[in-house]
Amino acid sequence: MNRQRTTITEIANKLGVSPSTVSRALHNHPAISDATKKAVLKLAKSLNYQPNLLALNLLRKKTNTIGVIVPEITSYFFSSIINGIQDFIKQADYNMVIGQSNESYKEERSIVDTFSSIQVDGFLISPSSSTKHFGHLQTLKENNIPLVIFDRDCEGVDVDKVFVDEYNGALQAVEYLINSGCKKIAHIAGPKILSTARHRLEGYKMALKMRGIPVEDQYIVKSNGFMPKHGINPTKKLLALPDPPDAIFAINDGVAIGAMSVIKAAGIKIPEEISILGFDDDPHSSYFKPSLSTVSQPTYEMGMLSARILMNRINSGNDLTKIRIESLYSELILRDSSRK
Amino acid sequence: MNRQRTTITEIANKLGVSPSTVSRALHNHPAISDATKKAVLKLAKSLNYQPNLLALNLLRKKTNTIGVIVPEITSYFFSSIINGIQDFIKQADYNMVIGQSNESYKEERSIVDTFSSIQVDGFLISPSSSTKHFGHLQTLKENNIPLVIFDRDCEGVDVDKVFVDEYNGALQAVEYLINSGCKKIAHIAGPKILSTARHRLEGYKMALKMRGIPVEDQYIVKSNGFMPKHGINPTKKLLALPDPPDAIFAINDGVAIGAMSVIKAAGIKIPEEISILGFDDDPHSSYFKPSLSTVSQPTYEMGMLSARILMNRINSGNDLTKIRIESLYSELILRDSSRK
DNA sequence: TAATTTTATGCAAACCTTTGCATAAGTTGG
DNA sequence: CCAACTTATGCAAAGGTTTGCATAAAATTA
Repeated sequence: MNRQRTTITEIANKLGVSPSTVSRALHNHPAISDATKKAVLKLAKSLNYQPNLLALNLLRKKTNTIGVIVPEITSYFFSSIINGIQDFIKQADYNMVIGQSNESYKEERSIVDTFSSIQVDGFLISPSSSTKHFGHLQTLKENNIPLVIFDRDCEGVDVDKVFVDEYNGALQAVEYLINSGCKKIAHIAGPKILSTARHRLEGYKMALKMRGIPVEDQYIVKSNGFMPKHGINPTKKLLALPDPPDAIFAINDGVAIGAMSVIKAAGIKIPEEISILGFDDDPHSSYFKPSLSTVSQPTYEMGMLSARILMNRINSGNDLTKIRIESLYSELILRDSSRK
Repeated sequence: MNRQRTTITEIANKLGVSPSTVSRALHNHPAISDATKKAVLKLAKSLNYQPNLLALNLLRKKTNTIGVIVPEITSYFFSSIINGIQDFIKQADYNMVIGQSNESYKEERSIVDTFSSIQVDGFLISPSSSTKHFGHLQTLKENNIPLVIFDRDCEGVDVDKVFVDEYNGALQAVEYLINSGCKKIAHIAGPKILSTARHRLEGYKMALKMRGIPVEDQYIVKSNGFMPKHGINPTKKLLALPDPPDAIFAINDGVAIGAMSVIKAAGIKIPEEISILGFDDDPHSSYFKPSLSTVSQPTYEMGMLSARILMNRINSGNDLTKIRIESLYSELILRDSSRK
């Protein structure tokens, strides 16, 4: 019952020719007679022949497949990066396999191993927030398997990297808050282990310093994630301060939305009493009431650029003396959750 | 410079044994002496040997990989289905490749071809909204490649299918609106070609009929997509009616959110003057003001179940006389956008 | 017509791994 | 000490495809 996939040998046997002839006919080799070519193409079509890439890839030692590893796939942030990657590699006839580390170092390691086994031609990795050791990435480098790290940095791993300049994004955002008259600006920070969270925090601090505003520990609280629910407790903590802030710069839009819900529930007016600023420009953010001011990151472009750099590596000698570190610009998007 | 991946033959040569011995040593075959086994394992580890699955898969005619095709990946709806799939197949040591059709029939076809070529063991497909011909799916069936269709139906393709009972979900939702006192209930419908949109529309109509409320064409308007922006125009159309509705049942949460923004901008009170009900229970929905009432779909479970059924097919004879059609329950989630 | 060139096809190796069968060496029992 | 058995290893085929080289047949030239 189990009908096998049609193979070249099968076509060859049915036509009484050799597999080589069939292969050449299918690839328009000049040394094949028109009659044979025609017969082969016809039979191939009627049997719905599809080349077995497993065999070809084994022969070529190349799979035209890249491995993409992200912390999670359900956020718009990462899924739109993936869109950028896909649109770039599609035109080069590449495929990708996607792995989710779920912010777990162990899973990340295991996905790297799996993808290595299926012989991907290269990796595009945004490391998990619990990844502190980079042995698995170093191994890729040692084995000369192209790797591009994006969005989140791994210091000490010398490979191509693509980031967004989040430091300046945060700096400009907080500067804007200061210019609009806010004096007590709080920050809901992300996990310190993430370079992105650190850079946003640094940008926040620098903006304050530049204006001579003291950086106060009470105004820096930590969130344990990036969803609205993770913004709840940090915000409650801020509101409970003897001198609560008049602006909150949140690590991302999800957390900002959680913050807004707490603030509105407390009967505090946004932005009159407290300005809110997010990060990432989630597509939902403009539909909240008030609509959320935020810093937009070029996610799609980051995916495109990372893929482009990886493909370059794959198609060149992978000369690791020339490492590219790219930084993309973010953009401040002003809506109604921040004062003018 | 290009260091090759370590192979079994390489290890064999370095140790002066045959590849077979190395293979057996690595797999703990009983007929290998402890000394050899130890030496092989040690060298394999130090060379960071990773089996070449390409070769193995070619031999086994099995890749332990399934192909998943969804219309898009950026929505929470599909990405959480993918999560369910991944969590199920992970424990069976399977991988997946993900393709996005972007609601394009042509892309869908091409992804099916690509995935067939890389010899996936089975398919999990939620067809694009422009897929009217199912030849590519029939071909899979004819070639005896296991296929499970989920979320969106393809009538006439007799394979395993997993859906959510959206008809009853919609029915209950609209019944609730009626019970809460709404008399003029509108529906922002999705593209008719989608079984899911049709079923929701039918559920809406049936609920009205069951209560003797006439189904009026003016209250059924069409949206061109599932994002907030796609809810704008349909809602404006409804508000411009001589007798505007007192409730809107939207095809999904995205559209409902767009609807809410139009209604609030018009100074109309939700839910006092107009109740709003969505579909899908997007994680953002509870954070809107008012929080959005909606119908929750068990997306993660749908992914899990689809994967489970597919794996069963793959690991059994794929007896197509026993087709499974599964239907999962949705759940009405009441929040503040609908009257009590 | 014989020699040469052109045209069309086949053979076999390679890619890497697993596994049934064969075989060599070593061990046991009579 | 030889037969029978055990233990450890090797050989070769298989999986599907491509491609350099060889070769057979056909066409051209002298």
